[in-house]
Amino acid sequence: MKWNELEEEPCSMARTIGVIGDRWTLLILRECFLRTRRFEGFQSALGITRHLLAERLKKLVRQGILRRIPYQESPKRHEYILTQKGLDLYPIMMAIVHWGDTHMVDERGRPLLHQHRKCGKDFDPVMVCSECGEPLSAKEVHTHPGPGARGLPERSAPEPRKTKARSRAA
Amino acid sequence: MKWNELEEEPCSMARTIGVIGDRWTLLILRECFLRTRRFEGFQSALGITRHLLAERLKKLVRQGILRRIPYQESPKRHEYILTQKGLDLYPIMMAIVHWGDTHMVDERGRPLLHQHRKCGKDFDPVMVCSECGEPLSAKEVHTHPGPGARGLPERSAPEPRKTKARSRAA
DNA sequence: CCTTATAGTTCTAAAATAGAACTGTCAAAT
DNA sequence: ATTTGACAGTTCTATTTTAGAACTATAAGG
Repeated sequence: MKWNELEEEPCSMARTIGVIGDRWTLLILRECFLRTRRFEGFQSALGITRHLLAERLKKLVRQGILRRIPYQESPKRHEYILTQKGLDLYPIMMAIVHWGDTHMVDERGRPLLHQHRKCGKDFDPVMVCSECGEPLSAKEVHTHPGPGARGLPERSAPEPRKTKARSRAA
Repeated sequence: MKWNELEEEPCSMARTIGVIGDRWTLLILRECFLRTRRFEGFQSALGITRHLLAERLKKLVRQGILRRIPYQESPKRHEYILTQKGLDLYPIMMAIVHWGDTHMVDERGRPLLHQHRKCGKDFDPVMVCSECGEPLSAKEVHTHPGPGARGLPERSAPEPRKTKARSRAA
């Protein structure tokens, strides 16, 4: 598969993965949310090769996730800052961090804590239903085709295990 | 960088990215949440090469995200199903889908809708603070080192722009 | 015996990445 | 006036990953 085809698939997840779904891009975005703005800043924080960094930044700008803004003339210099589209990636970042905090920490505990300015407390992110406010889990959600579904197979139901009655009782 | 080093970095996001942060793995996990369980199912749904699929599945099993369970003897056959650790990835998946629904759909609209069984309505996922229940946005969150931070630079504050008073007024 | 279904493994060519060096512009220091 | 250093890239080759296709193995069914 050519990865740029992903962006045209009739699946919001595939499209999103086509844009931000590789290791370096995700790490670059982490840096953005930690307030890194400049080429050298990204490079030294991540150890990414300069070549790839330049390419990834270009792509993120093309996608409207970062904006390239001049911060000085003479040697023209720019910094990369998140657009609203980019800021909207925050729930993805938080979800990733939270899963890591839950399943990937060593004995020492979490490397980073998050404090909510509004209420002043260290918090965990919780994903809830926009309609009823209840926390969400995979099993309580049923997916069905929307207006943009073209030829998407109805896959919501757990395909009743078509083992063709073959073995099963072997 | 060797990508398996990622899993040891003192950053929950880097560790998580080391496990699930590549295109194929994310797409495989999408399939898992859509109830795909078998090798051929993944392969035909995704068009991934059999070689890579075998490798990624092995890695996901090693990481405890999928469990490999026999569903018939004789020709031994297994299916891959999400563990609790895997199910816990749901908020990440939903956050990715939701961003795509918001920023990557064409005129036709969303390919897939999500219905919350509890309340019966089609919903969007919303990320809220576990402490006060308010929706979260990047700007309202302050990060600070936790117990597992080793040598992590304090990076919460937006480094006051050390342009060394150089040009600025050029 | 031949075909099909399933779940892989193996092979080579093509693409992506790593790692290091190089370019160009300007500011500040010598 | 020349050198040094910061910044933001670009270019190059060697290595690693991935794609694409073919091959293996087991057993069921006709």
